[in-house]
Amino acid sequence: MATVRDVAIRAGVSPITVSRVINNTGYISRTTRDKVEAAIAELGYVPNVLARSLRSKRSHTLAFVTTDITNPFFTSMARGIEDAASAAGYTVLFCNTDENAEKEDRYVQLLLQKQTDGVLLVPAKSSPRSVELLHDQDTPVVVLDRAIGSLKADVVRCDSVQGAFDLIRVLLERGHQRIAALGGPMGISTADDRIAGYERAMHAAGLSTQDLIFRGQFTEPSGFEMASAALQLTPRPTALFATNNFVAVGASRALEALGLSVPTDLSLVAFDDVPPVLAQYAFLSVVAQPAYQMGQEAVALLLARLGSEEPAPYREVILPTTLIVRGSVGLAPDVSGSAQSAGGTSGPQETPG
Amino acid sequence: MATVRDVAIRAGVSPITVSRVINNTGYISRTTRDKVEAAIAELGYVPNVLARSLRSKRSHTLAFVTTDITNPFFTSMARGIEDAASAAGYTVLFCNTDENAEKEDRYVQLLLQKQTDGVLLVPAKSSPRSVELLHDQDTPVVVLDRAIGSLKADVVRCDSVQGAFDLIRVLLERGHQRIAALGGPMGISTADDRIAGYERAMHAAGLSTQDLIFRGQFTEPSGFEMASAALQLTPRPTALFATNNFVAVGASRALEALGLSVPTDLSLVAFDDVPPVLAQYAFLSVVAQPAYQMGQEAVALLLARLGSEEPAPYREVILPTTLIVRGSVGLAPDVSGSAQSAGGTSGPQETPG
DNA sequence: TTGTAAGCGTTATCAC
DNA sequence: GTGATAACGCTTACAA
Repeated sequence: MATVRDVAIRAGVSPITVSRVINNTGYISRTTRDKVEAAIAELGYVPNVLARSLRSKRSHTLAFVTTDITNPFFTSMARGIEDAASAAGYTVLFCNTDENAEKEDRYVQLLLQKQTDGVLLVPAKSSPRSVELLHDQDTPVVVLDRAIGSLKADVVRCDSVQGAFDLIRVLLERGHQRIAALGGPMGISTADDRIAGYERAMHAAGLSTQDLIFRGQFTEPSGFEMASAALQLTPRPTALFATNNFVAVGASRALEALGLSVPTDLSLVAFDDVPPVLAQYAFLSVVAQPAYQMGQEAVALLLARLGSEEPAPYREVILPTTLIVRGSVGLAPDVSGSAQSAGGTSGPQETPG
Repeated sequence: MATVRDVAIRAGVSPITVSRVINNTGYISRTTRDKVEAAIAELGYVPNVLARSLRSKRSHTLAFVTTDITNPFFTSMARGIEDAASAAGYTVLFCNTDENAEKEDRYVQLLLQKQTDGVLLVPAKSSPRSVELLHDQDTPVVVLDRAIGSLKADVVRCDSVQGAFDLIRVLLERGHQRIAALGGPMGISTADDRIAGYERAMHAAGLSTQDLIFRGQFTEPSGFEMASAALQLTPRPTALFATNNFVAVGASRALEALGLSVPTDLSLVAFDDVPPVLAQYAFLSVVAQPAYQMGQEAVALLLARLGSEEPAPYREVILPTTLIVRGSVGLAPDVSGSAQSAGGTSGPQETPG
C-alpha cells in the first residue's frame, strides 16, 4: 500500500507537501498540487487515518452502546445517530450490552482503547461505572433514554412519568379501575418512572395499586410471565399496562394463551410504538418516543462538546412523547352498559348482560 | 493520559516490558509483572490501540455497510454480525447507504482510510465499484444478501428464485391464476431473482405473466404504487406477491385504501418475515430468510480470510429459506365454491377422502 | 528474563 | 511555497 512517502517520491516533492495537498492546508502552487494529485491517482494512494489520528488525537469515531439494536426503538435511534454522525464526518461503532453492566464496562474499556471520540450510551444501570470510566479518560458521553445518578454526562430522554400517566388516564377515562402494571427492572429509570407515573395516575383517581404492580425484565418472556401472574388475580384486572414494547408482546402472548381477546376481554396499553414500517398493522395504544430525533439530538450534544474545549455545564434534554390511542383499549366491563365502545378503532362489541 | 513510557518509568522497567505484560507476550518474571500491573492500576493507564494498529496493521474493526439498518431484516443481520465479531474481539462500524451506490462508494473509501480489516457489504448495485475498491486495497469483503457480478468476494445469501417459486406455488395450489408480482429495482439480484422464481412457477403452471409484473423500489411508497397499479388491471389479480417486507407494507396500505380485505378479497404473500418480536401479530404468508445466521456466517467467512494469508477461493454460501403460511392466503374466488377457506390461519385440515 | 533501537504513516514546528 | 526534523504511542527485531 502506498504511503505519503511513495506519493512524495513519485511527485518529486516532500511528504509534508503531499499532506498539505490532501488536507488543503497552507499554500501550494497550482503545479505542485497537480503533480501530487496525479501521483495519488497513479498509485491509488489511500491516506491512513489511523496514523493521522495518532498525531491529531481525534479518531472521528463515535460509539453507540445500547442494550439491543434489535429493539425497534433502538434501531430508529441508531439510524438517527448514524445520519447525524455521518453528516459531520464521523463513523459509528455499535455495541449490544443486553442490559448486562459487565458487558457494558468491557465495551467501554475497549472503546477507550480505540480512542473513540465520544460515546452514546443507553446505560444498563442507573449509576453506571462506565460513565465514570469515560469521564476519567476525558471521553464525553451522552446518556440516552434513561436518567442516571452521575452528573458527568449530557442526557437525552423522554418523560416516562408523564407518558405513563397519560396512558393510564386513557384507561381511567374508559372506566377501568383495576389496572395492572407490568414493569421493568428496578433501578432503571425508565422502568421506575413508568411505574411512578402509573401510581400517580391511579392514586389521583383514588384507586389502589395494591398487588397490581409487577416487576421483571424489559423482555418478551418476562412480559409473558408478568401478564400471566396478573391475570391470576381475583378479581382479574380489566386492563394491563406494559411498560415497554417487548413486555407488550409477551403480554399479548399470555392473553392469547388464556384465550382472552383485546379489547373485548381486556384492554392493553404500552410504552413504545411498533416500528414505523408496521404502523399499518398497529393495534396497540401506546406512548411513542421520538427515537430517531433522540439519536440526532444526542449526536448534536456530543459534537458540541467535542467542538469546544471549555467544559460547558451538562444538559438534560427531555423530548415530548406522543399518545396514540388505537383499538386495544375498550370500556371497562362495569361501565360498558352505559356507553358503547368509546375510543376503540375496531367496532363495538357485545355488552355482557 | 498515561502512556507505556509513563508506566515503564513508574514501574522502573522499559516500555517494551510493559508491552509484554499487557499482551502476555514473552517471558516475564512474577515480580516485574506485579510491579507493572501496579503501575498500570495507579496511573489508570489505557493502551492506545490506534498506535498498536499502526504498527501491527490490524485495526480489529469490521464494517457493516447496508442499505438501511431500519429494515428489520438487516437489523437481525446486524445483530448476528455484532455478536460474532464481538466474540472474536472485533468491533463493528455501521453505515447506511439507502441503496445509493455513490454513498456506498464514499463510505467504502472512508473505511479504507480507517484501515478497516474487513467489510460486510449489502451492495446497492449488482456490479459494485466498492468491491473493486476494497479488493484493490487488499481489504476482504463478504457480500451479503445479494449476488454480484464480481468474483472478488465471498457471498452469503439465500436462494431468491426458489423462495419465490415456493411462495407462488402456495397460491397456485389454492387455485390462484392471476397473480401480480410487485418487484424491486432492476439489476439487484434479489429483485431479479424473485421475479424469475415467480415467472418460473407461473410458466410451469402454464400461466401467463403478461402485464402482471411490476418493478419499482424496495420501499413502502413503491409497494403502494405498484399494488395500486396492479389492482387497476382487468380482470383484477386474485393475489399479490410482494418481493420484500417494505413492499408488502405498501401493498397492504393500497389494499386498505381500496377497501379490499385479505384474504377475503385478495391473497397476499411476501418475501421476508416480520421482526421476531412481532411474530405474534404476523398475518402475512412469507418466505423468511435467516438474517441473524447470515450475519454470523458472513463474519466467520471474513475472519477466516483474515486469519490465513493464502488466497483461498471465494465461496458462495446459500442458506435455506423457510416458507411460513399464515392467514393472508385464501382460495381463489373461482374455486372457493368447492371447498371453503383452505389454508387460513387455522392449521391444515383433513384431506378430502 | 529484560533492554535498545528503529519504524509503523502521519503531521506540527520551525526553517529556508 | 516548500522542506527537514521530530514526535504521536506502540511493538518488531535484535541484543544482552
